[in-house]
Amino acid sequence: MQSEKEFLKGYKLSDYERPSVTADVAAFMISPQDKENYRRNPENKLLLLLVKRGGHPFKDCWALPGGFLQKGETIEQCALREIKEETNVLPASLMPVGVFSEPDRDPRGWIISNAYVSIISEESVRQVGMDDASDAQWFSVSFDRSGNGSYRLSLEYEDVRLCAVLAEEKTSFGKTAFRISDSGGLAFDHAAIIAQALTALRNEAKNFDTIFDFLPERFTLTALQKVQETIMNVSVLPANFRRMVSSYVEETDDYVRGEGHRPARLYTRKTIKEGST
Amino acid sequence: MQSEKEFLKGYKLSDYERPSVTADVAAFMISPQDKENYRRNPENKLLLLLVKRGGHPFKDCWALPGGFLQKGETIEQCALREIKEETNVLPASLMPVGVFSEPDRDPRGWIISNAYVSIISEESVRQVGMDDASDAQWFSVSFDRSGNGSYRLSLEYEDVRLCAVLAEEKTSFGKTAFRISDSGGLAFDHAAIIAQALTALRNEAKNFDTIFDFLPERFTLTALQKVQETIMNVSVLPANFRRMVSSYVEETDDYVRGEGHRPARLYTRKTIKEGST
DNA sequence: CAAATAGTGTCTCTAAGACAATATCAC
DNA sequence: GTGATATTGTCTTAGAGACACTATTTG
Repeated sequence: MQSEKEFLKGYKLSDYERPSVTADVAAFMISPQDKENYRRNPENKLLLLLVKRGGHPFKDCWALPGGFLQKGETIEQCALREIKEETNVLPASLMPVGVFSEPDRDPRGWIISNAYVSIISEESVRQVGMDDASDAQWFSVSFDRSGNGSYRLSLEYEDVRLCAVLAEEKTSFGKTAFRISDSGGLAFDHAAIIAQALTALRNEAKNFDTIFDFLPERFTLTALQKVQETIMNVSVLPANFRRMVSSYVEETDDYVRGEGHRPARLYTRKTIKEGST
Repeated sequence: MQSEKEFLKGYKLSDYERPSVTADVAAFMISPQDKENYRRNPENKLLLLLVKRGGHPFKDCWALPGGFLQKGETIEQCALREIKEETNVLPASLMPVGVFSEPDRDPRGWIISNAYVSIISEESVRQVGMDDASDAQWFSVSFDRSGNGSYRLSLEYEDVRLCAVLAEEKTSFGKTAFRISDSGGLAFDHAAIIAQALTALRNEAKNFDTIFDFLPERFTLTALQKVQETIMNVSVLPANFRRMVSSYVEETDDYVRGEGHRPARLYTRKTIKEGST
C-alpha cells in the first residue's frame, strides 16, 4: 500500500499534452468628451483598451490585452498584471466573463483564454498619462442589435474603425453567447469576447456595486447617473435615479462650483451596506 | 519580412511551462423524499453528485466529478463528458461558476480547475438507474450562514457526513468568493467550489430560466414551486408563485390524479418568450 | 435676465406580498 | 364528511416611472 507522500514523489503530470492558458481583459473606462458649451455638462464615452499586435499571428491587428498564465500566479493575478503592463494602472475591479476554449481559436495551437472585464477610472489613467505613440489605445465602443439576433460592435480610435458583426446564441440558464459573423479585423475570437464582456458589464451596471469604480472617490450624482446611462444606453429621470441610488451614497459638505449653473454636491460611496441584522 | 504562414510553420508553443486544465462539475438534482402520508405531497431534497476518489491524492475522499481537458474539445464539452461518464446522463444545462487557479490547490502540481454548475433532472437519473455500489453517489446538501460571514456546508449520503466551514470574501462587482476554514474531508479546494456553485445556483433560481431543467417536460406548478423553494430555501405563497410564473408556462389538458386531493394540471415550459417587438 | 443643471415633492402604475375563499379529489 | 392540495380573486404595499416645480449659479 502506497502512502500519499510516496505517491506524489513518483507522480508525473507530463503524460498528457497540456494547453497554454491566457488571460484576456476587456478593460473599460468612461471618459468625458469636450463640452459643447461653457455651461453644459460634458457627454461621456465608453472606452475599451485595445493593443496593436506587433508580431504574428494577426500582425498589426488590434486585440484585447492579455498574456500567458505564468507559474505561481492565479489567473486573476495574470489578468491584473497584463493590464498594469499596458496602462501602468491597477484596475479597480475584475470580473470573469467566460472561458474561450474552441480548439482552433488560435492559429498558434492549443490556447485557451480566460476572459475578464475590468473597470479603470478615468482619473487614474489621467494621472499616469497616456503615450499617444503606444501600441495600446482606448477605443470608443458601440454595441447594438441590428435586428434578428444579430449584433454590431463598433470600435473607433482616431481614424481606425473596426466593425464586427455577431450572432446571438442562447445557452442554458438563460445566458447568451456570441458567434462571430465578421470579426471586423479584430484578432482571434476577440470580437466575441468583447461582445460577451459588454453584455456582462451592462448586466452588472444595473446594480450599484459596479458603476462607482469608473469614478474618483468623490463624485456628483449626475456624474454617476451619466456613467450608468453611458454603459446601459438607457436614460432615467434624475429624480428617480437619485431615489434609487440614495441608499448607496453618502453626502459630503463639498460642492463642484464654477460650471455656469447650480453647484452639485459631492458624494462618496457608502461603505457599510444596510440589511444585515 | 515573414508572412503569417511562414511564422506559424516555425512557431513552437513549448517554450513556456503550461498548466494542466480540468473541468469540475457540481451536478445538482432535486429528488422527492418518501411521503409522510398517503395524500400529502412529498418533500424535496437538493442533491449533489460526489465521487469517491480511488487513488492518491486525497484517496478515499469525496470530490466533485471532473477530469482533464483533452485536446480537440472545449472545456464545456469536457465538463459534459465527465458527467456523462459518471451518471450516464447528459445534463440539461451547464453554467460556468469560476476558475480556480491557486498555484498550490492541487498537490500533484500546477492544475487549474474550471468549475461548472449542471442541472440533471430526477427523471433522467431514474431512467438509467443508479448503481448503489458505484463510486459516484448523490449527497443531500445544506448550506447556511452560521453568522459573522461564516458558512457551513453539509453533505450527507447514508452514513457519510461531510461538514465544511467556509469564510465569505467580498470581491469586486459585489460578488462573493469563499475561503476554506475546514474542508470537512472534501478533496482539494472542492468545498469552496461547491459553495461558489451553490451561491450561483441560488442566484439563478430566482429567474425562471433555470428551474425547469430539474423537472420532466410536463410538470405541475406546485412541483415547480417546490423546486424553487428547495434551492433558495425560502417559501412563497402559491397564489403569488402562480402569478409570477404564469408567463413562462403553458397549460396542457392533462392532470395528475390519484393523489388523495384535487388533481393538479400539468404544464409545459413556454418556448416563445414574450417581449420581442 | 437667460441658460443651464441641481434638487425636491408627489401622483400614478405595476408587480409582489398577504389573505380569504372556493374547487376537487381519495379515503 | 375529513384532510389534503389546487386554483382564483382581491386588498395592500413598496418601488419604479412621469412630471411639475423650486433653487442656484455664470455670463
